[in-house]
This record gives sequence, C-alpha cells and structure tokens, in this order.
Amino acid sequence: MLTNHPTLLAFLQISKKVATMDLSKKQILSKGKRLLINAALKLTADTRNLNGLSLRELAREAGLNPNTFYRHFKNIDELGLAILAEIAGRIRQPLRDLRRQAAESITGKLLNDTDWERDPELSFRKSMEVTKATVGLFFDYAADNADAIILGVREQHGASPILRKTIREMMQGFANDMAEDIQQLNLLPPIPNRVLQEVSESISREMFQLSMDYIERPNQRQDIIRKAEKFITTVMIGTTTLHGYGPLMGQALQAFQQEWASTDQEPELSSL
Amino acid sequence: MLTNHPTLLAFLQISKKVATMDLSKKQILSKGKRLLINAALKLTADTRNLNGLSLRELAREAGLNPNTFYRHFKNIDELGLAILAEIAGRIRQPLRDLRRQAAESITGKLLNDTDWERDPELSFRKSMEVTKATVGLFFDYAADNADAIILGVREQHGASPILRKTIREMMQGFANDMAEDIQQLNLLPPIPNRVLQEVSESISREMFQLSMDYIERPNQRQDIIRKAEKFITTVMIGTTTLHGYGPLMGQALQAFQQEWASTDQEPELSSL
DNA sequence: AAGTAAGGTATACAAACGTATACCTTGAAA
DNA sequence: TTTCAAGGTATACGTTTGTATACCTTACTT
Repeated sequence: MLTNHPTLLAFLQISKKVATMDLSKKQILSKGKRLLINAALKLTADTRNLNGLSLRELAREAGLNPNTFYRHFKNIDELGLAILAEIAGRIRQPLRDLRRQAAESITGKLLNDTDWERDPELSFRKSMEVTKATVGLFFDYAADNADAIILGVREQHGASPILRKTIREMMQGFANDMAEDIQQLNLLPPIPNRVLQEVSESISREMFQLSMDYIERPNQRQDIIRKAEKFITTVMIGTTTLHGYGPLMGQALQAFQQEWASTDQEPELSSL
Repeated sequence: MLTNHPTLLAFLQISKKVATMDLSKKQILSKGKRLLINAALKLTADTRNLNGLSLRELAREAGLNPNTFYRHFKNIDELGLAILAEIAGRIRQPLRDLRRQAAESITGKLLNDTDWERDPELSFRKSMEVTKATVGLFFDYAADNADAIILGVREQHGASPILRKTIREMMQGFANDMAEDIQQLNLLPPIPNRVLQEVSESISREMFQLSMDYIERPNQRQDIIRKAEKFITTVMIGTTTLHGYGPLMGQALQAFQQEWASTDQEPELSSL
C-alpha cells in the first residue's frame, strides 16, 4: 500500500478538491473571480486597456465591494494573468479542433503522407482548401470571441512586461500547435521542423493582426479574408519552393494565378 | 500683378509665418509642445501606455504647470496625434533613404528593369542582398528610436480609436512607400501593383512586430534578424513563383536552400 | 505706444482612487 | 459543535487627479 506516502496523500487531497470544485460549478474559478474577469473583459473590450482600469471600477462593474478584489488578486497584473489563462483555454483547443474539422471536411479522410510524392499538385490544392476553410472558421471564431482577442492583441505589446511575456509564450504555443497540425494533417510536404515552426509563428502573428481588422471593420471582412488566404498561400508556396518542391507543382501554381488574377488588378478602395 | 489677390496674400502671409517659425527653432513645434511630447515619449517607453498617463504627471515630467497642458492640447488623444505626426516624420523618410542606401551599396548602380528578363537569377540574388541590408538597417534604426517604435506599436491596437485609425493609415503609408521602392529599385520582377501593395503591408506588419522583440530582447537579436530575412525571402519567393517566375530562378533557390540548411535544423533554444 | 494673443503660473476643489482596519457570513473540517 | 478559512462588506483616510478661475509675462501687431 502506498497510500501512506505523504506526497501521494497530498496529491489525492488536491485532486479531490479540484474534483469537487469542478462538479460544483463546472469551472475551476470561484464566483468572485468569475465576476471580476467578466467585468474586466467587458470594460476593456471597447476603448480601454487593462492597466487603465481602476480596481474600484472593476468591482463596481462586477457588483462587488472594492476590497473584495484583494480577496482574489494581488494587483491588476494578476487579474490579467488569470484572464489570459481563461483566454488560452477559450482559444487554443478550439483552434486545433477547427483545423481538424476543416481538414476532414475537405479531404474526406486526412491527407496521406505519401500523397505528396504521388501527386504533389493535388495535395497542394487540397491543402490550400483546408487553409481557406480554416481561415474562415478562425475569423468567425475571432468575431465571436472579440473581447478575448482584443484584450490579447492589445496587451501583447501593452504596458505590463509580465503580460507581454505570457502572451509571447501563448503565441509560441499557438504556433507549436499549428506546426504540429500541419505535420499531422500532412498539409505540407516534409519540411524541417524548425522551418515549420517559424512559418507558423509568422502566420499566427499575421492572423491575429488581421483578426483585429476583421473585428473592427465589418464591412471589410470579405477583403480581409481574401488577404489572409493569399498571405498564407504565398508563404506556403514560398516555403515549399524554397525546399525544392517547386517544380513538382507547376500546374497548381497556374491555377492559383488564375484564381487571383481578377482581384490583383482591382483598384484600391480607400474606404473610411 | 497678382499680389492683390486676397487668397494669394493670405498664402504669402502664412508662408512667411511658417518660414519664420522654421528659422527660429528649426522645428515647427512650440517649446511647450516639445516638452510635453518628449515627456510623453519618455514616460510611455517602458511600462505605460498613452491613456494611462495623467496630464499632471506629464506636466510634472515636462517641468510645467498642469494647466499649461491645455494651452497646447485639448486632451491626451490630441497629444497622441501630435506624437504620431512626429513619429511619422522620424520614420517614414528615413526608411526610404535607408532602402535606397542599401540598394545602391549592393548593386553599385540600381537594378535595371530589363535585368529580370536577362538574368533573373542574379537579379533575385542581388535583390535579396538588398533586403538583408535593409533589414539590418531597419532594426538598428528601430533600436535607436525605440521610444517612438514602442509607442506606435503599442497604440496600434491600443485603447484610443482615433489613434488606432491614424496608425493604420501610417502603416498603409509605409506599405505604399515600400511597394513604390520595390518597383523603382526593381527589387522584384514586374508584378501587379495591388499584389506589391499587399505583400508590402504584410512585410511591414511583420517587421514592426519583430522590431518590438528586437528592442525588448537584445540577446536574441541575431536570431530575430535571421527570422526577418527568411520571412521576407519566403514571401518574395512565394510571390514571384505565384506570378510565373519560379522556373526562371532555379539555381538561386538552391543557393538559398543551402544557405539556411544549417539553421533550419538547429534545435529551439527556449531561453527566457 | 498701446493692444492683443499665446504661453505659463497659482490657487482651489470636488471626485475618484488605492488601501488599511475591522467586522460579518457561510460552508466544510475537526 | 466548535473552529476556521474563504469570500464579502463598511467605513475611513491620505493622495492624486481633472479642471475652473484668475492673474502674469512676453512678443508681435498695429
């Protein structure tokens, strides 16, 4: 019997506590924390940044006494970290699901890792369709979770060093996921992992940037989607070409060229 | 004689006034404005954002009476706009100069627009060297003007809608410049203007994002430079390939592949 | 020489802020 | 059943803030 081992006992106790909390409210956070986080998300969404919030204002919005804030957080930064943890949960896994969903709906079954040798052209075409579907779903998701996206992007280069650092790590995590998914779903031919990782970083960055525009400028959404699709396509073609797969997909490239020929010539509509 | 024309007279008077102001201080801004702008740049540089500043704090830093603020600005947003105008001047033209400087130092004389037909491979290689030089100079410039860059990037998705809008327009301006320079310096083969514009937008966005890392993480600078170079190369190869120039530069691509083969395999060093 | 606009100052005050201290409620552990 | 920690409240105080009012100086304009 190991149940007398002190560390194990401690672990069991913690597990039990977490389990109870999970059952009680189906979320780990206590009521006050929830209220304060929601208040912060609401207040920052439009024209505020986190450290422009006063904790009195926060408490007011949450319907709590100002001092209650201290029961949950030492300062605003700590609140910020809790919010980021919440956001990560709201975004990270859904993003992966969304990619798988897109991949499966396009390719029927997933792309096979030998497909790139047998028919690189078709593989690339399918892969780009998956990309398009993913882009669409991502922007939808971003618009649905506007408050979280706004806060995240806003604080990415915001005033608090610790939040900046945390967000950098989150973004790195997103990029890791993307790289892993590209590999697992065979969205690109075999390419060194480091390269995949860096390409994914650039693409995530651009996607989050564009999603801010997507949220803020509803009448530009179609154009933003097109931009994102084209950006990713360009980067992926650049990457594959750089790694020697260029000559193999000649026909597919022509198809892309034709597809964008019309929009490429359009005059810039400088609206708003 | 036209000198009696009222509008012209008015114009001459304004010209005279501007000229005098220019002479008196070699800058258009009055002393108080200067002090307040500098104070704001100093205070926001590290761990603040613009609308987290109080105007009393600003005045204190500037060595002025709190009320003096109102002699120059209606509110913090107006101060912000003045700062952005200042930043634009500090960045826009220098950026163009820097690109020309890089281009001329690499190519001796500028690339000719027929070079891409005659020897696309050499043209691309030269073009990429110009890119590298530009990236290096840009990051240096960013580090030297850290306060301006930080404020700009921070407020790009910051709390104030009007500043956001202004910065969006500034970024668009930078992208326009870049597209124009790519064309004038023949850094890419003939490509539709719209495409050039959009590629430039993506590259500027990424460059400013990376420049924040460059500023904040001095010990990662070499790696960040490499990432930027590689990103731009990838995008440019993607763009040219998409527009049918791929087959023409086969050899050059292999050169790039080899150049990055070593770094591509390196393990991720997850420092700090 | 007088007038005027721009830039700077001094004083004042209500409002909002962060936070300290102390007390109350409740649910679960002992 | 008592104990106790967690979460919430009430009151209070010193600071800082935005801004109003009024006055002063300087440099041009006329």
